[in-house]
Amino acid sequence: MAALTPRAEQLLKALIERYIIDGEPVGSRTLSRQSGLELSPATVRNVMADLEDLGLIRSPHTSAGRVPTALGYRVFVDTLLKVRPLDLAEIQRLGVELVYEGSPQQLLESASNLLSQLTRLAGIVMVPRQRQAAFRQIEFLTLSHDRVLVILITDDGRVDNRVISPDKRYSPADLVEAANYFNGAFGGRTLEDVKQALLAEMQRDSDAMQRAMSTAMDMARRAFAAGEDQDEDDLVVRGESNLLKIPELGDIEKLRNLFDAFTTKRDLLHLLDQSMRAAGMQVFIGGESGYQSLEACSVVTAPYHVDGKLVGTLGVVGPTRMAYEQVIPIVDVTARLLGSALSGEHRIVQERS
Amino acid sequence: MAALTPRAEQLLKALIERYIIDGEPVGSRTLSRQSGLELSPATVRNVMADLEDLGLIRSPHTSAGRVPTALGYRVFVDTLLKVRPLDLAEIQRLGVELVYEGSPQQLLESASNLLSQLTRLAGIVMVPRQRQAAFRQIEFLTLSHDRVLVILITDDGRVDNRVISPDKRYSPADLVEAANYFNGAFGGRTLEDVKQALLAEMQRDSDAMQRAMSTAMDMARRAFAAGEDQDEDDLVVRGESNLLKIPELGDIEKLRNLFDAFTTKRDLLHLLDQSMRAAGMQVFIGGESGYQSLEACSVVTAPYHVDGKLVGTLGVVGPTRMAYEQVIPIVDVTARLLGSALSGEHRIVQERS
DNA sequence: TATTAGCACTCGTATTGCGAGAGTGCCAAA
DNA sequence: TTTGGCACTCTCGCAATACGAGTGCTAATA
Repeated sequence: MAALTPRAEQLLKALIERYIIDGEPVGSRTLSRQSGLELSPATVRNVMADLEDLGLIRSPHTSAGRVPTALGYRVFVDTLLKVRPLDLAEIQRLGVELVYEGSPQQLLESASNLLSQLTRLAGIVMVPRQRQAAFRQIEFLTLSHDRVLVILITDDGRVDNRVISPDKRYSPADLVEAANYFNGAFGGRTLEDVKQALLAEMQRDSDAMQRAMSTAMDMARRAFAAGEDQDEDDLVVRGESNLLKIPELGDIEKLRNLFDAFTTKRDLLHLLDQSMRAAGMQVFIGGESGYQSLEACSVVTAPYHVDGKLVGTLGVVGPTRMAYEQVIPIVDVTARLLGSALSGEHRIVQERS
Repeated sequence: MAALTPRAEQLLKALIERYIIDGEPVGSRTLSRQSGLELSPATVRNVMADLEDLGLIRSPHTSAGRVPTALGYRVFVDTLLKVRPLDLAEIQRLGVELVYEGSPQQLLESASNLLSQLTRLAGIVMVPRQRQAAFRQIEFLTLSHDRVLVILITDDGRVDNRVISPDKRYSPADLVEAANYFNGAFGGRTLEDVKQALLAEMQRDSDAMQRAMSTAMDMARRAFAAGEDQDEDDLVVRGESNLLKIPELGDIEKLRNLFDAFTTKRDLLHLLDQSMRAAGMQVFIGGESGYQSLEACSVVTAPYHVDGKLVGTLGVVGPTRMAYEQVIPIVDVTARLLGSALSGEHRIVQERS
């Protein structure tokens, strides 16, 4: 009942490692042979009974071996697991997979792909949350008589484009003028700032809308409003299909929930959001995350930084029974590489050596 | 052996309809009761034997009923099926789901979502191929000392952004000048044109690169080159998870191939490309499409038009045993609605009434 | 000649029973 | 505290069986 003896710990470790390898309940005989300890199966059985009392392992049925519980994995990951960081050559090899070519979005996709290929699980990458990103430039382009394309560019290279439908008709000249004014007035300030300024402007006086610059204000207000609800694409998921061949997830119903979560993205985003606050690698095991759809899964996450600032997290989703020992360093390194690529510097290898 | 008698046709139709409903082999007794014809099971059996000889149906084993073959479905879809177009109210109801708000990309996603929700299958929407789209504007923005963000805007409202790494360093002023020159020189011409012009320019004389405008040329050349290999995002797939609960696709291996096809997108794009040439609705049944991964599936496609010009196709992917009668009109209408939304006109309802 | 009833036959599915194997828990001995 | 021994439990796989659905064929019928 009390704390784990070192011997019990070692056996738990051996059991979980074994179980992770071949996914079958581990019996006392197997364990006694490869635990490294010189113990008879009978002794191992006694210890296993203790571990079961502690809620760390359980038996699927009477005459099967034991399998780890979520709590067991927790202890394993937190205190028993020694992750060996990848060596330099390895990191460099991965580095070339993540070069900044093409659009920023493509880079995120590469990262997600990389995660999924290396771990053979599903990779998830959150789109950078740069609330403090500086506004750089806005462009208005007439698409048709009642639709205007707005292109919003931030300092970090992100480009948002939206179509809005203003009530009034504006001439192209109006729009150019509006853009110029707006770029001059707000260039360099953070998006948050700009939003606040727009809000203040709106509340000041509706008559003010009649002034010369009202076009700019009207357009900008609409453009920023249109951007509010774009959580949709804040997450890049790749390699979902890897999860199909995992025996634990053979239950179609579970798989469906999981895939729905990948499409909806809401739950996963919450989880990543949450793990961003924790600032550091995190492992959510089984139902710990609190999301129904992730019941049978574990999620390993790591935050990534751009120019020293925390901007997002990435990770992988897989079955509870995954090779944490390998997955954790991979997620870790990918986060560093992505941050590095987004920062435009390629110094990561030197930094860590 | 000869052509189908009307009676045989009717029985085939009844059999397939029945099979589509509950997915189980249909026996002679069942069929004799609900074919509408007053025939004894024995007679039905005779006809079924004929149909089997013709390769339209087959029995999974001796003592099961019959199921349609791919060829059977083909005949069914081509000559027996009467699709009832959706009524106006229905169309209008769908119309509001596809309003052009937010980015063009979001509109395509809505369409794909709509398809998948209405059919409970996977929706696929090809990104418009507007080779003849006119070049409108290009912008160069410095991201860091060696990376430049290029934003390319076409007349139809598409915005491409890419990051390139030029060999030389250009000052921001250089880049502004380059963009201005380029916009002036090429604005309004089609992308194809612009590409050709760039190619010609390059081949003319390398010394020309030293002229005043070489910056523009260098940048543009790189930008267009970077855009070459972006097939990746030419397809929007939604609702894949609907396919998980379909019993025919219970085979994990098949599912995996299918989901890989959704991620790779290459095969599906080829198929849609192909169906674009045919100009009209198309149904690919089972292996007809020629792609291994779609072996167990059917694909229903319809082209869509923007301002009268054919620019892409969309459709759904589902099991061979799908409710064609309902799926076909849904795909049809969605294609019209998407085209209409992209064209910026909302006249579709009137047009078809 | 086309249709139908009857019947023997085939084949997949579900059920049952049984034995083998794996693993446990507990007790008594070391 | 550890270990060997032993009875017990439970799953899994296999074979045997019965059942039911559906067919194909033949002969009778309209």
